[in-house]
Amino acid sequence: MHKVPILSSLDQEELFKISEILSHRDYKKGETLIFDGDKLESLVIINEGNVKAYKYSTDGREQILYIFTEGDFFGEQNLLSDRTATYTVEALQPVKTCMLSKTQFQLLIHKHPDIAVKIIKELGERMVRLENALQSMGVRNVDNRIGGILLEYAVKFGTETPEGIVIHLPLSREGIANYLGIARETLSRKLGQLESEGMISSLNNKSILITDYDGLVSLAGNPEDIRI
Amino acid sequence: MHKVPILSSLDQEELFKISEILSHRDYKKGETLIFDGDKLESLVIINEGNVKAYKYSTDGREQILYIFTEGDFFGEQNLLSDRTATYTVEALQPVKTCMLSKTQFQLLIHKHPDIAVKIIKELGERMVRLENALQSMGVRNVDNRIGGILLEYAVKFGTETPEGIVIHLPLSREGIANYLGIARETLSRKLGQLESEGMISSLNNKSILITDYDGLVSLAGNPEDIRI
DNA sequence: CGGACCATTGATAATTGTCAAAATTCGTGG
DNA sequence: CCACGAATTTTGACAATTATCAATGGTCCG
Repeated sequence: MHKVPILSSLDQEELFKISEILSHRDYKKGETLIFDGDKLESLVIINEGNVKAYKYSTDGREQILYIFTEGDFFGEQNLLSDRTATYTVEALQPVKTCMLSKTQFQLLIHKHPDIAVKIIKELGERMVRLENALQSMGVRNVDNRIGGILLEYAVKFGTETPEGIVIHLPLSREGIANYLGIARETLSRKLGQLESEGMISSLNNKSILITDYDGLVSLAGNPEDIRI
Repeated sequence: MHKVPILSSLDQEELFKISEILSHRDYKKGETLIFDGDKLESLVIINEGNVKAYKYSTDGREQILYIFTEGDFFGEQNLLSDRTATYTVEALQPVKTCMLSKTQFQLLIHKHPDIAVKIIKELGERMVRLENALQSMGVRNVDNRIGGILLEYAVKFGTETPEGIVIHLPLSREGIANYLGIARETLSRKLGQLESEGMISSLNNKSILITDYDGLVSLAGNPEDIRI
C-alpha cells in the first residue's frame, strides 16, 4: 500500500480504511488482466511483477505501449469517462494486483483532491514518455531508439556489477522489437553489431550486460530518451 | 470562457470570478508561445486559432506532437510538478490565449475537484491519441497513417460540400510529413497516388477535397485512427 | 507582377522488412 | 545433473519501402 505513489498523500488511518475495501487478484505469467475493448469497473494497481500493455493492429502486429511495474496503475480513464480499455494488459511474470471499484474511486478522488493531482502528475510522466517515444519513432533512427531503450532499461531494470550494468530484461527480444516498432530480426542484427563494437554483451535471452555506458549515451543521441 | 471544457463545471459566478484573474495575450502566426525547456508559470488556454506543439531532435528534425485548437490547454504539468516544458508551441495562425497563474490554478483545482477530473479526462483523450499515433508509427504502414490523418482532419477541420468533404489543413505538407514522421517528398508522392486513384483532390496548399471517404476508411485500416 | 516560399518529380542510395534455415537457449522430466 | 524437445534467437539472401539530393514547377501575397 505505502508503495503506491498516488496514495502517498493519505495518512495511516485513511490508508487502512482503503486497504479494507480493496480487492486482490493474482495472475500467472502470460495471463491477461484486461483485454482491449473491455469495459473496466475498477482501478487496477500493480503490487508485484511487471505487465505489458499493448495493442494489436488489424494485421496482427503487436505494439507495446507500456511496461507497468510495482506501484503503477491503469484503468483510471475508464472509471472517469465511459471509455472501454484502449489496450490489452498481460502479465510478464506472476503478478499481484489490488483493485479499487469505480464508486470507491470516485468517492476517494472527490474527498482527496490531492489524489487527483497525483494522478495528473503520473499521467504527465506517461505522456512525456509517449511523446518521447513518438518522437523517437518519428525521426526514425533505429540505432537511437535501441540505445535509448537500453539506457531506459538500465535505469529501470539494471543492477551494477564490477563488469558493468546488467539489465534483467522484462521483455523477450521479440517484445523489445515490438516496443520499438521494428522487426525482431533487425533488433538481433543491431544488437549483434553493438556487441561486436564492445558496447554490450548478450548474457542470455533475459539479460544484457552494458560494457560501454557512455557509448550508448552517444548512440541514443537525444538525452531526453534517458528516462527516469 | 464558456467554450473551455475544463471549466464547464463552474457556475456563472465562479466563471466571472475567474475571468477577472485571467490574463490575455495574442500571438501572430509563426510566433512561439513557449519553448521546449522553458519554465512555465501559467496554464495556457487557447481561445482562438490553432497552434502546433513539437520537439526538435538533435539532428534538427521536427516531430509534431499535437495540434491544439480552441478550448485546448497546455502547461498543466509544469504547474503541478517542477518540470519544464517538454515541447515548443508555435502559432499556426493569429492566436488568442488566456492564462491562469500557477497559484490561481492550484487554488482552483483544490476548490473544485471536478476540474481535476476534467483535466484527467482530457489528458486521457490525449493519451489515447498518442497511443494510437505510436501504434501507427510502430506498425509502420505509411499508407495507413496518411489515410488516418486525412480522416482525422476531415472530422476536425473539414466542411461538407456537394463534391465531398473539404479539409482546411492546419499544417503545410511539410508539417503533415513532420507529424507523420515521414519525408515531405514521400507524402507528396503518396498524396499524388491517392489523387490518381480518385480518393482525394488537392485543391491548393491549404486544402484537400475528399472524394472517396469510404476508400480512405479502408486505407486507414485501423478504425481507432478515426478520432473524434 | 515578381519574388519568396512551398510542393512535386526523378534518380539513386540506404535502410529495414520478409522468408527460410540454422543455431542457441530454456525448461522439463528422467 | 543431464538430455531432449520446444521455443526463441540469430543469420543469410533478397525484396520492398522510404530517404536523400537535386532540379523543376506551382502557389501565395505584397
